[in-house]
Amino acid sequence: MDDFASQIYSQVHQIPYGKVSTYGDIARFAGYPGYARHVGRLMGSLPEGSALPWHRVINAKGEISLKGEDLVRQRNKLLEEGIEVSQAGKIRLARYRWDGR
DNA sequence: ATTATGACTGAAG
DNA sequence: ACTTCAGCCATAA
Repeated sequence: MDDFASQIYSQVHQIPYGKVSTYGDIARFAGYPGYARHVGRLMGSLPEGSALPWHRVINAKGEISLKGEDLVRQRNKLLEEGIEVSQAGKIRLARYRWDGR
């Protein structure tokens, strides 16, 4: 596994239960600013039963980037953690920040 | 080498 | 709040 992947995984793993973070923030705080798209690429190529909380990663607009059935799966995962998500996929009040912007 | 394509982003209108 | 658009960067064709 290359350095990039391990750094990203480690960062995603730090998102607390019941909270969410964004592709951009994760890339940034993992030491790879500008690699938001690659974070998404990694999440997409994750093994089936991965222990990584990939579902807690959303886009900067505060919504789920997946579509159709995939969106529904991620939405359900978040709902199970008590996070409010509209049917369209918008998350309310659960953003996690490493800094505090 | 060139083009197209993404689980992306931020600024602008 | 919504749409367009220019940056972004590895991968695949």
